[in-house]
Amino acid sequence: MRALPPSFYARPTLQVARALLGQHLVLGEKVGRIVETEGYVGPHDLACHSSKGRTARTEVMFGPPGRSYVFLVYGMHFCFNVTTGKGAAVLIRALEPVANLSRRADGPGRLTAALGITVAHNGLALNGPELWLAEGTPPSRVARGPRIGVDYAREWAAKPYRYWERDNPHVSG
DNA sequence: GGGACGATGTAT
DNA sequence: TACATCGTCCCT
Repeated sequence: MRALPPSFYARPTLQVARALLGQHLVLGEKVGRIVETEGYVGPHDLACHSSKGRTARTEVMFGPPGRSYVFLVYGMHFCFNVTTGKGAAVLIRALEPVANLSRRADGPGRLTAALGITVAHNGLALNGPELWLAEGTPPSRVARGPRIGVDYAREWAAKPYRYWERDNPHVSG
């Protein structure tokens, strides 16, 4: 397996969200193929956490692209994101099992539970020895639509920033 | 100090 | 459709 180069992440967020489909997410011996993503494009995006300002939590999104942004949502579930710089990130929503995944990984919370990702992985560069992204296999057909669970974000809720591999059974919802 | 609110998932 | 459960944000 070959790691994605730093240049992969230094592109417009929606382009990265689309390009992440089919790539492999690796944590130790566990590997999943990304089949669903969502772009959170920056501080002007009312669905993006950075729209609340640059805080301790959102700081990693303002750092270099290609890092991990992990946060706790609803007091129970972790969400895993890939940063793209300038306050933006891509949420990884679902994986297709490739190796050593014994639990389903369709959905942001299930995905982190299946791999064992926690807030301890926040801020890590994604070419590290334990947690990294590898070249996978391109998606067959790509669909896009509105993001999930961001109805509070007014006109930003309807924007088609969610991408998935069409007809893949491991896509959430 | 305290209250409202989640980028969710499961049970009812 | 109800609700578990807690960090973050802002003081409405």
